[in-house]
Amino acid sequence: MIMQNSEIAAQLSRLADLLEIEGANPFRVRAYRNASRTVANLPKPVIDLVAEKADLAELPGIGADLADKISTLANTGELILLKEIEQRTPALLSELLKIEGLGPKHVKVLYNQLGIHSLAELKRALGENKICQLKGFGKKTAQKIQTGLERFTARRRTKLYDAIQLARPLLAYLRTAPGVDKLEMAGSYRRKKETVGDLDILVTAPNGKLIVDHFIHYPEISKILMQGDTRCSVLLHSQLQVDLRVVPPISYGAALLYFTGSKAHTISLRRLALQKDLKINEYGVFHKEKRIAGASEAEIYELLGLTYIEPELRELRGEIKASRLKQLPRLVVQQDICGDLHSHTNATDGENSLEQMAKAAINKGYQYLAITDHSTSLKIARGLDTRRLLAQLEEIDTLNAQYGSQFTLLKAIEVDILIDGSLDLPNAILEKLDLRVCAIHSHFGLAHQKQTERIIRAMDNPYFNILAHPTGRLINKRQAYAIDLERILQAAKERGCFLELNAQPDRLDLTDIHCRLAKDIGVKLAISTDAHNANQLDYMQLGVYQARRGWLEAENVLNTYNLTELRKLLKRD
DNA sequence: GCCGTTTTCGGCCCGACTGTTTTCAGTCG
Repeated sequence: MIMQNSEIAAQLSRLADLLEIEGANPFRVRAYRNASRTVANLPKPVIDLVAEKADLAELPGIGADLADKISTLANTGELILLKEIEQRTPALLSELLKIEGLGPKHVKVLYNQLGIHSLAELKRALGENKICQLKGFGKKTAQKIQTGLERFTARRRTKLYDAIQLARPLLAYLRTAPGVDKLEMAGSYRRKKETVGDLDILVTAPNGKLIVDHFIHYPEISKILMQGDTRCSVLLHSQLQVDLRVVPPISYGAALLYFTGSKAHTISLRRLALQKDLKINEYGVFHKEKRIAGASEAEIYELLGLTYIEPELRELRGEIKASRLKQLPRLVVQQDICGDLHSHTNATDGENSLEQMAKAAINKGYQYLAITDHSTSLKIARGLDTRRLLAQLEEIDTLNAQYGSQFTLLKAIEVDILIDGSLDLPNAILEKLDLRVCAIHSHFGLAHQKQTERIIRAMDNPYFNILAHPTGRLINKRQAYAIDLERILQAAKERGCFLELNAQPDRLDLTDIHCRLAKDIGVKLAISTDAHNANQLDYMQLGVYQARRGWLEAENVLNTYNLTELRKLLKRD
């Protein structure tokens, strides 16, 4: 049985969990965890790499042994070592490790003393008061496990956009705490990851206790999880956890670096420091006992012989090496964006008129906005047929005549890709448009190869320009449909087509890894908001964040080009 | 289990907080 990368990563992670519970060498455990992360971050299926005879041992943190295990998993879906361990240690124990406050040592005791090897049994044991009687556990620990268990069942990562909405008022509140100097979001929020597990807030102030005391009175807090003089963790009513840390101003850079992560990135930096006989912690960089840096991130990177690495890149995906070689990308920024290539009006399922959408785009300083209402077959959105589309085109002409050369509404459509790969409107009308955004809105369940070929067949149509929301995934709601994205990117490159990076908060489709794959293959992406009202044009920022995580530079993004250049790029020969 | 501009063996990031302890192990980030 062939195994997908995500499944291979899950198996390796479970192996690490079970080894850890058994008390194996912690560095061996870490090796499996690192390998799991590396596989999960691969842009291509392992099985393809194996077929190409690529040497997996060249991947960072993967040696001969793990390379062999990974390719075995990819090919057979099974691993002898894992089977052996599971005979001694039930596989479900790795589930218990996911509960906050419950680590490998305690899981081992629970299993050995009480025979607990599932969440259900844990719950029962808690109810029967058995856990607090174990040696080394006590009442508080049992309570902590109870809370962790309750949170585990309700837990979900928070979408970045939602996290931003929750963070804003909290930051404004904290700003008023006594003695606050600098105040910054850290963690995956600062790295602009598409979802965040919690909020990490870094504050510099002379007296941490005063900040913590102020923090815990924030009205949205439902529970204080932990409280010290320099750290504090709470749960908001929204169930989002917030971790606050306070350090002295002189440690700002070191603390920001550390709390921003990712964990793998900071560990690599610390190892680099050790090679230079330096020690990095969240308070600074030290040579022996002497602090030699720490006030800014930039000076720490410089000390390590690195150029500054943007937070979005800190995922240990080659950024440290690229930094050393001075080959980091110059990441795209919001100011590079010249327009939006995917938007809707109240002609279909949007909320605002053509004119209102245009006005909002002009206010953002855009040169162009593509109006891409839905096509006929999307009945639920009152999709446009040829007649209604023609009427819209006339309306656009009238408006464009008013705007002059500073701004242009582009005549466009979000046309459905039908099940056979044909487009939902006749070429006779598609040819009258400035561009065509093509999308799948039906038959999500087609098999891998069929779905891929459906899209590539659509690209064969000379009026195909941009593949909208290419994988169809909805964060926390719907899996991506089964496609071979690398093949699709190759096909797009050969045909002069583009893919979209849809910036809707619950789409962010493509992922960061796929953005980077597109860049590597040489396909430009359109960062598009798919706005259904004028306010949603602001989602562009989310798309830019995601693009930056995918190492994209302005030249890799279709809508950073001015109107003349854009028209040239859209022309297919 | 990985890795090497001192190393193919002996290292592997580092500190805060908590609870159950009488000095520290476990967990987290």
